[in-house]
Amino acid sequence: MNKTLLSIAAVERETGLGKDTLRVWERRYGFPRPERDQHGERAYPLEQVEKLRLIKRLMGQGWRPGRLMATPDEDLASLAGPAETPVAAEDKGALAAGVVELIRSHDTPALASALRQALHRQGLQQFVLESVSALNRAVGEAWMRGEIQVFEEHLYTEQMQALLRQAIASLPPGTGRPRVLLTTVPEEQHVLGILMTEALLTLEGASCVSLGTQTPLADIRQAALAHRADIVALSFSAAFPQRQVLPLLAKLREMLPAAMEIWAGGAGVERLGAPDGVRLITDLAQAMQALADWRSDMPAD
Amino acid sequence: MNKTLLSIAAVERETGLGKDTLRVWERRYGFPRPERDQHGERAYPLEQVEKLRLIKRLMGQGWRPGRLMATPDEDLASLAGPAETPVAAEDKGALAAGVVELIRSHDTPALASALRQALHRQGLQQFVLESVSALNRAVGEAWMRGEIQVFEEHLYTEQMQALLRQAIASLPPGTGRPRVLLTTVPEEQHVLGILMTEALLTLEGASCVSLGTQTPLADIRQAALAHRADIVALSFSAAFPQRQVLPLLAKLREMLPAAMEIWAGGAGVERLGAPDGVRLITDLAQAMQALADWRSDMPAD
DNA sequence: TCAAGTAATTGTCCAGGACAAATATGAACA
DNA sequence: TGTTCATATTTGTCCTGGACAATTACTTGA
Repeated sequence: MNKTLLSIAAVERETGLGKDTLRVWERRYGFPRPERDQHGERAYPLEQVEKLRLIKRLMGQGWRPGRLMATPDEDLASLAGPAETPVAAEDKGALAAGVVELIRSHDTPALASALRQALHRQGLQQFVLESVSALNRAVGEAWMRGEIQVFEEHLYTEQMQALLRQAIASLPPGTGRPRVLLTTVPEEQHVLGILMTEALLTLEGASCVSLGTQTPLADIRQAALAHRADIVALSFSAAFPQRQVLPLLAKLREMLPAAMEIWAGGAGVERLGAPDGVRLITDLAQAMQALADWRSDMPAD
Repeated sequence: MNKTLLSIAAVERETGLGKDTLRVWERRYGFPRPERDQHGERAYPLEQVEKLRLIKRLMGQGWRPGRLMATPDEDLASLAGPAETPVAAEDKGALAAGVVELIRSHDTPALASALRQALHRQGLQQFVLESVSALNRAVGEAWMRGEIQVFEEHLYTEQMQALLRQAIASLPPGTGRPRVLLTTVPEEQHVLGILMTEALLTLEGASCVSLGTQTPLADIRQAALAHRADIVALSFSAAFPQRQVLPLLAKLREMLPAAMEIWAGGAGVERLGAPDGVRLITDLAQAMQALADWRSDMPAD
């Protein structure tokens, strides 16, 4: 049984860490330490790829690589955020805990109906505002603590996506103002933020057009102009490299007409200071507020 | 008015061409020829980025970079495949042409209802088997000819996705065998192939679990084992680098139990020879055949 | 016309250096 | 004790220029 070895390009695919970063880590910290194939090229064993994923995850929580590389393997996992306090868990209600349990059980139909029930019990608006964010966070944290696997997170995302899309499709399509263009930038593949926003804004009668994920900036511009959008709304997940967010927003800001608002939301913008001409939405209730503000600023046209 | 310049990372984002490739093209062909910013780093003007996009499109049609770089700008566009012959257009029916027109008009609601009407007229199975593939191809080709923009393609994909998901959600969930796990590998972000397959197989009573796009191979394995899948179905679009397909499938094949079938479908596998232990599905009718074959091979359990 | 061998093309890898931006640390001060 | 500012360290990404295997094109001979 010969073990599986991955090329540097494959590791970039599997972990999201760039080739340059992988090489410079090896040079500086001695990890990862890939073998070499018959051509002298790096060949990473699966264990090292797993550890890289864990490290990436911890970095998302604020740890710095130099520190993590110096930590013995067995201590790494314990650096993950403290397990949720019982009180917080209770606050969040049984829903999150139950959903995480269902995800771990791989019972897709049960997961789907639990989510659907929650939606029907609360109504779409309250569900999106209160439950979905909390669920996303709970799932993300469970993943960070190693309690659920990547594929289980995919499974959750897929179910939630199906549910939200179904809910949106069943709404009367918004036809009023503002006209909102929703998408994410390249590299940002998380779609739930867009769907949550689309649901809320459509409920309020705004007319939303979604481009899905990963639209190049130049195309965001073209789409915004073509649709005469009032607002371009972008979603950034916690997984998106924070350092890139502000430069990206600044670039987009200079590409769009000044009258067109830019809203940037999601866990990826939580700790940032707002750049000129961009509204940061760290929480969906703020999106509602931003909508109200827009409407009061533009009373009649 | 100072012109917009993009860093090499931004160009990678906007064009999908790797940094290494961009640098080696510059070295070998003298194009692109970026300026340098105050730190000596490459700074690409927008015109060059546009030309790079065009070149990438043409390469997808079989042209090789050395040839393209040697072609004067004004001749480049004419290298794009010949416009569709009137006869072929007629064969394909008015639907595709009409849809492309609607996309270009940016009339999202009209596009959505045209698609919905086609679905209702034909029924889900026929719609998926006959119309959706043809539409995808027509849209892809229109993009290659420069008739529609990237964002317009996003718009189409989003509408079609919403429609298919809605249709799937309205079906009784499949509960029988085979159990099928659907997803794509990392880098492959096109979801329509998965949704089309899911619709067809669910109609036939198979029980489908979708992980969405871009699941790392190690997680595909874990998910397949966790769900005791009979079949792992992967979708590859035409945009996926062909050279990577067979190695990926071989790697996955060795990771999964021999009894678990692997189906690989989509435009990205059309010209390939089937590797051992993997079934290539170059057309969705073959998926139906493959399903029938599976059922006749596994009569009772 | 086809097959087989040779030549050119092309993407991706490598090493190792450099540097700006982000972050941490410590000193001086209120 | 707490805050501000300057200095030090850390870190990601860029750079050059070389190499090579795999793919594709071309040539030659049957």
